[in-house]
Amino acid sequence: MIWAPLFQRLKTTTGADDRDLESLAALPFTLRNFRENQTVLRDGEQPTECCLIADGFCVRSKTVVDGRRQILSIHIPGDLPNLQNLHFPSVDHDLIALSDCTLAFIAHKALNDLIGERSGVGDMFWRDTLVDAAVSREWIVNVGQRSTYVRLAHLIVELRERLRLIGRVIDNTFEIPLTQEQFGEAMGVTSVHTNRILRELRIDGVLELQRGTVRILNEHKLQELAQFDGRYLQMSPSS
Amino acid sequence: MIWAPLFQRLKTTTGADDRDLESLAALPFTLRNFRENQTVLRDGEQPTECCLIADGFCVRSKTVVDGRRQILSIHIPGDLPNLQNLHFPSVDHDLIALSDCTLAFIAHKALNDLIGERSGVGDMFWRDTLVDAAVSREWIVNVGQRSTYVRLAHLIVELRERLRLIGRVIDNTFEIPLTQEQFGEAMGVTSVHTNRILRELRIDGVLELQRGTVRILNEHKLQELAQFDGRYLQMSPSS
DNA sequence: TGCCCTTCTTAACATTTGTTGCGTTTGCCC
DNA sequence: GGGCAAACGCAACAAATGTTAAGAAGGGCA
Repeated sequence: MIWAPLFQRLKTTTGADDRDLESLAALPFTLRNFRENQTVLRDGEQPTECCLIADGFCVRSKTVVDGRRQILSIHIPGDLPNLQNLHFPSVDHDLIALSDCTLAFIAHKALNDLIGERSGVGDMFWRDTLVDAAVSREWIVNVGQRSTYVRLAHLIVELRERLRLIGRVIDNTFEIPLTQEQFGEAMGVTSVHTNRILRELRIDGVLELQRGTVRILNEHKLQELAQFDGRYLQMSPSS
Repeated sequence: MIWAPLFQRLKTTTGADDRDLESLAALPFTLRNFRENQTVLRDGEQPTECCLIADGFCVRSKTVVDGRRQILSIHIPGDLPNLQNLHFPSVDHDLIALSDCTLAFIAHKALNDLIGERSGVGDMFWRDTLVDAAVSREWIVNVGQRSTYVRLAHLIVELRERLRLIGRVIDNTFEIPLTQEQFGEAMGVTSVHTNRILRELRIDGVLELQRGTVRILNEHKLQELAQFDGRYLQMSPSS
């Protein structure tokens, strides 16, 4: 059931109406598989569908002139990484599959028709893009102000909270299938430096990363380090 | 007429419907003045109104535990910096007046009622928050991947394009009333380093910054440096 | 005018991060 | 099982950026 992670998230962040969700689930979609490193959407493209990540991980990224690449966001099952194309024809970044992925494509027309009928669906989607924006703002803080050591801890806690919501965290262990180079691209540092910082985190007994599997070694130390304030994820309906 | 810059922007980015704009202009609002450095919204607050910047500059910012501050976005007349509170009760950052400011506050209720009546207004606002999100993503790239020298050039070109749209650029000169420390906070570097980079830009004959007034010395050099691709601002309706 | 505060400016030095290079490990495919 | 490519690990050195400190310049106000 491809809708489960999205519905889980929408219910948590917005207390979604069940009939709105049912109407969403009734929409036609096309499943497409992507392989690791395959480009889903290219900068400048004008998609006519929105995609829902049914399985796997994707990232948004931008490449600057000298070839350096910045990862803008990490997307997990249940995410709708190009909802903005309901309003703007072109994507202004790349969307790339990090792992083998299954994506459900839903036509803009079908979505727009549904939004026209049920304004609650439009509100849910608007909220979803607002959370996406809040995550981007937190990333600006992460890259701009936190030391690489803390930055990596914060990034990993953010991902853990989002993965926990869709049931992907077991025994303090979870998958974030990025290479060290890709973690570096998310943090604005090189792979060499990412390696240095990971070593420190391992030696300090905070956490361990092995080929995309994160294991928390000391929850208390991690919390103290990351100083994670998850309000921006809007995971508790009261916020 | 407080609506002019907003309408100018909405027309350019979305080809707004005139009747939607008229209905907006008919909404009741309260004008409030803020002084330089005064906090408009504090992290955690639950505003019941959205604000429109009628005059002056504001910034969103977040402060991390060790006291360092990151500026998340710079807002100019015509911006609606807390539109997201139509959907989420709390702000997750501070909103601070950089200069003496005049803000128009519009009640959420009035806005929501209007959106209920005229879905085009809701669409415009949704689009506006999407552009805001696109700007945040570009800032992640700026802070993460560009050298401080290029980063400052890029930031200034972005602001120039946005200011130009509302008629605030004259003869390659315009106001961005940030101190060097605040420019640093927007770029994730210290004021000392900002000063170093500004000196280089001045010596290289690219641009000059004096107490918040920017003067472009060599447009060609600036363009070549910043490699500014303004598509993310959605200023041409065709994008 | 003179005082005071903020901002700007610069230098010397410390720390972080990037660059280059190379050896090791891992996973995949024949 | 052997070979290959990608990812990991690490060290030496270079470059960018932070820290600290101090003086200069500017603006507001008595």
